[in-house]
Amino acid sequence: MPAAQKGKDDVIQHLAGVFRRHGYDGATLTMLSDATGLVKASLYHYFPNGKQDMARAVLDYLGELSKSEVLDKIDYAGDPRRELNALCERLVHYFQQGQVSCILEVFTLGQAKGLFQDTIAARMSRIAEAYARLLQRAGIAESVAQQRGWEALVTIEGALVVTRATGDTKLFRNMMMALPTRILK
Amino acid sequence: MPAAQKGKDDVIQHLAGVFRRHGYDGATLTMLSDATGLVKASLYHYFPNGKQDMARAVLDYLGELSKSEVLDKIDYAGDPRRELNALCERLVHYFQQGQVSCILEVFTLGQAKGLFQDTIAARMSRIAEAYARLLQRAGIAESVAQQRGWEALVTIEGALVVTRATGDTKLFRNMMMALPTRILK
DNA sequence: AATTATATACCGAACGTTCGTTATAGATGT
DNA sequence: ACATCTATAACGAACGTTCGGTATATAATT
Repeated sequence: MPAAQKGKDDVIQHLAGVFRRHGYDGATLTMLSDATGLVKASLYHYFPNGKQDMARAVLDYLGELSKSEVLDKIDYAGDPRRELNALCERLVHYFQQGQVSCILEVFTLGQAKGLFQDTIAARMSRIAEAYARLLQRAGIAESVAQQRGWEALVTIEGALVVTRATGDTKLFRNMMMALPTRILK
Repeated sequence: MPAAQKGKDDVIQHLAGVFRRHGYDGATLTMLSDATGLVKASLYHYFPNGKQDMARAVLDYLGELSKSEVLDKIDYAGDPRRELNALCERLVHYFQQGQVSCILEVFTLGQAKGLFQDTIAARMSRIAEAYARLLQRAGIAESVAQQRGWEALVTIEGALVVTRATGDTKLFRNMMMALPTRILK
């Protein structure tokens, strides 16, 4: 075995911070190097295809994280209204009151769009479906539930954008807390 | 007089297209040159401070355009419900069914955030206020109307993000058409 | 148990390219 | 003549990337 590794997840977390604030094109190797404490050459040891690999790793990592921290915690057998509230509360925590951006949004600009658009569209569908499934369990018709699922996603993404623009984390909290009642009726 | 100017608004429109698709950091002088048909030296004739000036011009231009095409067309003396519908229809047209991004969103990432955040926050407030004013005229209490104004903005920005990610322009249309009834009750 | 080989972790220095920017000279129209 | 605009070419800096190398720790061989 080699010298103890720095922990790839640690590295990826720091990469994620840079990509989320600056986007794909705006994130430079120098920033990524500074954020991780690894010189550029070392980054290429972890990510042989460079910046593209790092972005992919961040996308996958945050996909897994949001899955385990948010989506997979949904109990579809439980009370739908309670689950919906819990889901939104977890989102507030996951997005740190709206202080961090959604990588799916950020990676739909510039070069990243061409690289990741399939992954991003698929992940968004999955989120909308999770909400829709919960709404159906609450007695809402399938077609309506599906539309409301997308509405929920729209609200999340929009709240993140507006919060990033204004710095008002209370807005994000309020918007997330109000989301369940809004899409339920 | 010199060779007839290309029409600065024409130039700015093409610049806007690049910035909206690639963001500030992702937009390169080469792209901006190709899009406008002006060589770099000519761009620096129109915009002495370079990229930053171009972005500022785009921000101002789209600010004026959205004002004249959307916000200033609101008739606060007319029927609030009708005005709300008309407002949302104009948004669908202004954003070309969601096929173009909101510059306010795009310029909150990377270098642009530091450059334009005050302008952006102020403009977002103005949009939220326009909705709030209309809702008050429809008989909704001020504090509720203000919150719903922000909710409208959140929906617009979110719908633009999700549409950009999925390519589904129908989603943007539907979301905008449903917006008035949603914030009215 | 000591030696050799191998694989991983990491880095310094440089690569060629493109970035945003600028200087200079030449068109072009009044 | 003059102001306006464009063409060419180059600038230093920063870009993403690559190469050659060291250090360390296990695995294999003796």
